Amino acid sequence: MAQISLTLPDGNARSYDAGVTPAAVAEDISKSLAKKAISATVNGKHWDLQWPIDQDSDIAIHTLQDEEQANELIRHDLAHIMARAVQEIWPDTKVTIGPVIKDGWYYDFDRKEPFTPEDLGLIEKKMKEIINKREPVTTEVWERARAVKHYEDNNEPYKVELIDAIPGDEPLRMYWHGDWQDLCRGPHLQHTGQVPGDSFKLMSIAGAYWRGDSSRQMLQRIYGVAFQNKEKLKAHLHMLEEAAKRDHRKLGREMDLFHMQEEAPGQVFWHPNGWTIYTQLQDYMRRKQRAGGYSEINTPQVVDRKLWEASGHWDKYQHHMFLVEVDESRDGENDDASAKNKDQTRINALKPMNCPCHVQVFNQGLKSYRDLPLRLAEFGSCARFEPSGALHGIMRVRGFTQDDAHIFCTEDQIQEECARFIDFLADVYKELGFDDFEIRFATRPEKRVGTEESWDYVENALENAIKAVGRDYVLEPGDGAFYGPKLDFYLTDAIGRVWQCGTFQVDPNLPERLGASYIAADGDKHRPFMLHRACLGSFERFIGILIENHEGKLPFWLAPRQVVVASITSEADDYVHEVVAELQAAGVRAEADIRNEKINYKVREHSVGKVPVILAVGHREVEERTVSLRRLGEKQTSVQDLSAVTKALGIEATPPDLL
RNA sequence: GCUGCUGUAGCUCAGAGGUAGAGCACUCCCUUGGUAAGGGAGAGGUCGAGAGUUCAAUUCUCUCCAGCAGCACCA
Repeated sequence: MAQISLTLPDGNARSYDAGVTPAAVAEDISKSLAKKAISATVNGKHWDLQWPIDQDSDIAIHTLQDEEQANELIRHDLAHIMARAVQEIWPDTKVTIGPVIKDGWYYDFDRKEPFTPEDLGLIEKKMKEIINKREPVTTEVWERARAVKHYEDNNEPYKVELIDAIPGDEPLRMYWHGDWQDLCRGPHLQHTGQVPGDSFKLMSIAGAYWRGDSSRQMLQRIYGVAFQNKEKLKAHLHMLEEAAKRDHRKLGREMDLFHMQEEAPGQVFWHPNGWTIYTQLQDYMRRKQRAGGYSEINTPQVVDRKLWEASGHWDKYQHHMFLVEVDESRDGENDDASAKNKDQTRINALKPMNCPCHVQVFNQGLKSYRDLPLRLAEFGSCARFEPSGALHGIMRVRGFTQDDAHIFCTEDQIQEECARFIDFLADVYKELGFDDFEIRFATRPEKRVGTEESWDYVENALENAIKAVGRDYVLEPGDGAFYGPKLDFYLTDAIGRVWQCGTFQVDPNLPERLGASYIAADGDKHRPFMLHRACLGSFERFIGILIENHEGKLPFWLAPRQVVVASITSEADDYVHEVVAELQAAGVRAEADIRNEKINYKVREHSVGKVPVILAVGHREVEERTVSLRRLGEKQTSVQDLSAVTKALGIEATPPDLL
């Protein structure tokens, strides 16, 4: 038999018969390793201990200590174990797929009866029994026809469909632990007992479409999380609790920022506190955009369908638009809505986006090449009839305002405008507390309009722009819009979640459809390009992100109530008002709290309310004209002169662009 | 939109076929207290909406609305 040489991570090579398995190699190294081993990496590929090796290779044997491999195998085998547990408890359940995902796995089942939260406990218990049986995992490669027949005989139609979808030349690997069988490419643990039985948890039940297709069967999905050990599971569950504390819906209520109610689903009722954040942010963006060479405009909300038909949105997005039927015969005088005259009814749509209106502004009057690039910005209030299931607090809403702008320019201005925008956006993100962001560059999709030359040119322009400002990007081939490539900008929040906020899209299509043109230097009419761009996306969503990122403890300049001045004794009330007045004169949003409560009570309440600074004043402060300053999240206080504090807080309250 | 769950006081939640309860918040009184809840009293609810079953429905059934989780969607 031919010999092969296997090189271990320490550089030592050993010689084996071809076809040796990692299990045998581990056994050869040491008995204890053989017992602890869970899998191997062979020439960079994750390898089952039972799979033969035919050629000279680098090999590393893994144990539960190797986090990446351990997590994958534990989660993977738990998916199978859970599927078996479910089928043992409810034998009529059909199995489908169960992949490993971040932090755990899921498995989709087809069963008539819905799973209940109590069922999760039952399943978990059964899973632990299976783990304790320590049954060996075995796999075999089967012929396709045999596997299909097997699943047909066992009434598992989803598996048959899966096999049909696997390319013909790939071997089908069958998996067993005990008598229970599944289709799976592996690799796997040696036996079920290698799964740490105390470091997984079933989390939730949810619906999911078969193969992700909303026209197909709805299955029941069970999610689980699993880790190498109990401590890591605990840490994960703790992290989930921490994330829940940041929920903007909860903080929005606690901080009295906004509310929503069923008469206006997906739309925000902003309260004074929340609207303060909103207007601060909007004022900030307005100043930045003005400085950045944009002209601010404002366009109508209710626009005749003709414009949407012309722009192409009617065809594609009609069902996602709020429509308004207007009976022109009423002419504002006839209050009887039932008297609607069909012939004179016009259909309007609430604008779901601003771009067609911006082209209308561009189209007024003749434009010269000297007017370009023309940067039109609007805090555009849009309405989209989002599917009910998509709504989520103020993050995904039906009524929102974008920090939108469209740049009309010539082809050879695209690169410059793109570079300019990236710098602009980087500056804004930095000032808003997000030092870093990722650029994803989406290029031409399969279905597209325009010539190859023009795609080449525009894609190059974007790529050169990114390079010109010295940034990296992630390429997303084929993800561009049908009319042009785009850049999306992602920022990472304090707990590692990634949010797409900014965007930059090149669009030669809409100017064409809506007949935009300018007179070029040659005296002829030309089509401008249109660049769609936004930094924050929508104010609603971005404020949601800010709230969650800061856990409600917003930067001072954005905090709705920046300072509360609290009296310790009612004899200090007059002084409290004096302090508040001075702070307000210095541009600080300050409030008085002279309620008949102890200072402990006031401190607690305003801490819970995320007020960044509490100034407490009692007899001493009144006499010395000082304040006792306490910052949110800190325990210690410091007594300082009123004038010094007023000055310092006045500076702190200044938006970053005005410092 | 789909699957499942939920909807009771401002908030968080308990409850039961015979028209409701707690804690916090709120109002008033006592207390003037030095940095995360001082004490007492009071007020507050067509139990998401509509229909059905029943002598009787907030409780059971159905429909609708909204919310939550996930899926699908996200110009």
